[in-house]
Amino acid sequence: MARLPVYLRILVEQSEINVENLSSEGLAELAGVNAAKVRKDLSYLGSYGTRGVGYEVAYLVYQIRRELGLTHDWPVVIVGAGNLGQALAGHGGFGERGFPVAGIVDVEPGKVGSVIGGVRVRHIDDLPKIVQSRNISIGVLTTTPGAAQAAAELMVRAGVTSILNFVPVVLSVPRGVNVRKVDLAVELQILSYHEQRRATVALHAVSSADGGRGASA
Amino acid sequence: MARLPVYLRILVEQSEINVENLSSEGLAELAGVNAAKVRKDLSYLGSYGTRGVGYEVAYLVYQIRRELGLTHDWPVVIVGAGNLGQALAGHGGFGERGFPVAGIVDVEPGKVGSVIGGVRVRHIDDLPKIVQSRNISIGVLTTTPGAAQAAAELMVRAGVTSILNFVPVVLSVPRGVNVRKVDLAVELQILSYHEQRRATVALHAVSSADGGRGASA
DNA sequence: TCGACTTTGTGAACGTGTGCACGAATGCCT
DNA sequence: AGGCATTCGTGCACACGTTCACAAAGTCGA
Repeated sequence: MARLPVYLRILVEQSEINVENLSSEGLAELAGVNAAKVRKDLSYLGSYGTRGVGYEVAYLVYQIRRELGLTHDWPVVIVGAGNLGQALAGHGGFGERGFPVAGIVDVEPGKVGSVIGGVRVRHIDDLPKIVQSRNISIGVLTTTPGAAQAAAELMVRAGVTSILNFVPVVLSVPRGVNVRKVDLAVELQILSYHEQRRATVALHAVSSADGGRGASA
Repeated sequence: MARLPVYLRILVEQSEINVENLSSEGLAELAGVNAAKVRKDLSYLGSYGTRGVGYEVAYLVYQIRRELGLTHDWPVVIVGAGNLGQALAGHGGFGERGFPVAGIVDVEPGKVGSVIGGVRVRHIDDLPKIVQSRNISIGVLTTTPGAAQAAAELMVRAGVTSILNFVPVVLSVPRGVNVRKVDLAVELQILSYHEQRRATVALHAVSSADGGRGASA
């Protein structure tokens, strides 16, 4: 379930302010979802809460971490040292959350060698070496659209089995390779859709504001 | 529908290589979805294809743009000039797709004044002025987690009605304000979940690899 | 003009996810 | 020890999105 990471973050935050027990309702409020949904989600991973009390935060954190495979770090490699790739590498939040940036690669020779967030940019030819030496299975794709498919294939051939794709392109990958897509333009377009609808609805409201005397079709 | 932006991008690409007509099946293949889904989605916006031929690409682009409210630009303001905010501002892809960065703001006086992607960073106190002068309704939130909720409230008070939130925090906003959340850590955790499951399944496969002589429960 | 072929648009079945409502279990207070 | 309040776990109904299958509608060639 895609909500487990959200629960996890909230539970860690709560545990940091010394909250020992939390009810499904409390967690639901903090996560902005339905309480029954929280219970279903948590029961799915077999985790036990205590009736009348709630869930023991520390234990639940452990269980969710275990379910998500966060008991150990997952080093990632960033492919594409453009604007976004550099920002992600320098972001630092990845390492804190268990996804240290083990390498950044690019085709552009001009970018190779510079250091971002403590990691040196290397040439994409070194990708197999990087992936294998640190046993990396997750790659972050931040190339240009034109280079994305080829880069993805290189990643897969190097041994990457999960790709976080920031490039607005539909990747074609072998069966068994996980791809998750983050498309910023799509998100903005969805927002603009809502804004546009809001404007349209407002317009209709105005045209209907005739004091109730008008006849409507 | 969240798929319309994807269709739109593909259709624009096809139109650029002079494809005039495209069947639902062709579009489905390019978008990586089911053909029937494409037809339902397109019929939803009342757009007409031609039976026996397919959809006229140019007309469909126009219709989807219209539905998504992309007939004009939507200037956006970026709140938080940290690593990610700077990258998004410098990315350039926003402006191309109809979302020019009209402003970047931050609380940090040290960041105010520098120019990123052709836009000068201004202090967050100027937010209302920026929003109102360019009639902005979409804001991008890239602050630290601690500052996010307060920043969101400032945005809403300044007149922003849609927020693209990159901060791993559940925002509480007034009814009527649209929020879309992009959480990179969550995406990575979902990938690690699949990786972890893959490892578990492989383990089971090994323990079951007894040449079929074993008894299974 | 007619018939064969292609493709859309949509009704209907299906699967999945959501939310309610309630029994069961636990803790706490007397 | 017993009753009461609280909260979990889950069966059930419902709503939504997905997919199939097919009739309607159009094109193209003879």
